[in-house]
Amino acid sequence: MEEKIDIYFISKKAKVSPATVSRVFNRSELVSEKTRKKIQEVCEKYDYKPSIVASSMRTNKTKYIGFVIPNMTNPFFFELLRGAEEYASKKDYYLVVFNSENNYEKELVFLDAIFKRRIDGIIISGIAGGKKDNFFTREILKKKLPCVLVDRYVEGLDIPSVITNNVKGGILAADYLLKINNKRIGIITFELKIKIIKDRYNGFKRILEQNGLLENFLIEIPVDSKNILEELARNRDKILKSKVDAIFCLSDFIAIYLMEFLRNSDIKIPEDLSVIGFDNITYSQFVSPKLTTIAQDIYKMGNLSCEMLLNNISENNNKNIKLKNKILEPKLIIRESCAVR
Amino acid sequence: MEEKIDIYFISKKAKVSPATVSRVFNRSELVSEKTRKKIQEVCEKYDYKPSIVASSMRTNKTKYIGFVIPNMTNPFFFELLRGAEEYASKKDYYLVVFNSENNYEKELVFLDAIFKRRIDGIIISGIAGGKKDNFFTREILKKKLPCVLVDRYVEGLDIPSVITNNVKGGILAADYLLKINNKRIGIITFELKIKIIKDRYNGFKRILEQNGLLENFLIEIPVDSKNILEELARNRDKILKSKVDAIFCLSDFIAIYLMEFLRNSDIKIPEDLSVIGFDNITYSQFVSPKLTTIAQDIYKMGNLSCEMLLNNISENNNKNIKLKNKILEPKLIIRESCAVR
DNA sequence: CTGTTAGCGCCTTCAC
DNA sequence: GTGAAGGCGCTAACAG
Repeated sequence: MEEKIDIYFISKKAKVSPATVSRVFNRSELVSEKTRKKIQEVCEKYDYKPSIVASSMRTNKTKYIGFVIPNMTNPFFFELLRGAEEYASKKDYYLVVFNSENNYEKELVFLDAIFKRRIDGIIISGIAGGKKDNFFTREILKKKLPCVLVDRYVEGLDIPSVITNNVKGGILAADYLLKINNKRIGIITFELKIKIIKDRYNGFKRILEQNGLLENFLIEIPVDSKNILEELARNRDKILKSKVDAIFCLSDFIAIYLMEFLRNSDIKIPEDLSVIGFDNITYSQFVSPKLTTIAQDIYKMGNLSCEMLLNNISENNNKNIKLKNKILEPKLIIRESCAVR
Repeated sequence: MEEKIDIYFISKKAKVSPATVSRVFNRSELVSEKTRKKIQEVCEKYDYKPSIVASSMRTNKTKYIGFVIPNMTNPFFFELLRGAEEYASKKDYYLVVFNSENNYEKELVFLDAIFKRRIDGIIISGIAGGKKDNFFTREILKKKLPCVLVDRYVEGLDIPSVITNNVKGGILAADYLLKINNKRIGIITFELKIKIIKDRYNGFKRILEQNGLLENFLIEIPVDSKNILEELARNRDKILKSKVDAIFCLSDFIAIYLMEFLRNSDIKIPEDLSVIGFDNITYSQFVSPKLTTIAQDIYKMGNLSCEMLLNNISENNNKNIKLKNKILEPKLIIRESCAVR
């Protein structure tokens, strides 16, 4: 029978108490250099790795952060995840992935898994929410699980979030289109119940309004992110007959599908029709024509969300500092998909 | 002082023993329906969620799987992750993300984190490996941590893997180019030390050889996945002067950068130059011209890798069935980036 | 600076 | 079908 290598084993070999061994890993400043070195040598020799599982029992900290994704098909979320992971792993926290694919049932399962696992906090980059509005976030709040929203926010709920100024993003898009004299406007929308999406829409529309061009707002096509191409095809006539100059897409993901659709329909971008997107995902620069878009700093949003969450987790102990939201600035990226008229 | 809600609390309220409560969650077939219902009601009432952390201590199972990614910039890995997550979460396992960005130091840190966290197994979609070749995998083997490689394999080591037949993929690419009479050939390579990449290369080259066209293998440009565009630019003259008909890229990720580079250099695809890729990532269909490529079923690879890992984890107990590798078939996807000459 | 001790919340025997 | 009890590996509190 092999002897198990735990903290007692190490403490015996090093001729110290288990508490001292523990201190070496947690509060090593309390241990004299001499004994610390000795203990480290013994640990090395037996390849001892203290169990975080066991320490979680005592400390009530698992060093895990949940990362909830609504749709792993959109690389936008991968970039968000990348930003968060990079910050977390630096601090010895690691991310657990929960991909709901916008499925409410799955979210309920995740909620259960998250609580059972005693995860220290979660970052939410999108939830379906289901019939009961915001059930997910309400549960999180009820249980006082530290939480940060990225690229999402919920009004009236006390959950910090990291977002881009989406209203301003919409404004930038509209301003630009008008400036280059694209005045017959269409828009492809999706999930307008999501506030950040609605904000883009509102910002955009506001500019048309201010310029008395609301009657030039000719088509508005809602799309479901699962069957974008089909829904565009269903609206083919509407799009072709509208004779719009430009179409604003509420995300690059959708813009790229729209470009594909237009190409298949022999409509030339930007000669026949300008397209402008939102997000600036990596691939927007690779489609052709290169997509003009409103950029968010996606990586930074992910990174910041994790930073905020970890700050909250540690501040929870001396509940003093109030969480703040972070709002990043959007930026117009002019590439090739919009024409001056 | 709030009473803590643990298994004892529930057992008292339900007037049963803690053992019975535990059984309801784990081996509920051993509990009579009547007591089970009663216990469930009490759990519901107090919103009790048994701690997986505590159960991990007893069972030595954390229900976590590590997912090691070499590069979160390539959406290929997101698709792999998606496939694995989907399988895992169905079985109440969850994935912990370790993104090394091909950094050997980070991998060492991860190795430590993985062992300390007593994660049940890991899926590796790529590692740097560092100076000591395969240090990472050797450590994993030494500690007998269940492990599966996806889109990677290591010869001579007893680690199961899920891959596509990459040699065959290379063959398909070469066959196709020759068939459409593209006979002056170039290739953009990267990380040839990775076996699956080298296999693609070898399969491709073998066909040229068999057709006595090896002297038509005109340029071979190695590229570092971090600065693809710059490295292509550095080789601009070489590419332009070679007058090749077609370039084979060992991944779509690279092919897309190459297309971008060629576009910037006013070389028309496919009229002046055919491009063929490998992987069939989502965006290959959105670039224009649409990329002709050798497809791997990425999602399925991720899914399968997780299935294999979980099978191994449970079979470990009654160490009987030997792990097998899975080799999926590649498929030529003809789109628009290769011209008949 | 170091040691002793008592749990953290659960599950697995082993009884009954 | 159910209960009693010990222990998984660690750390916090207290004592020295």
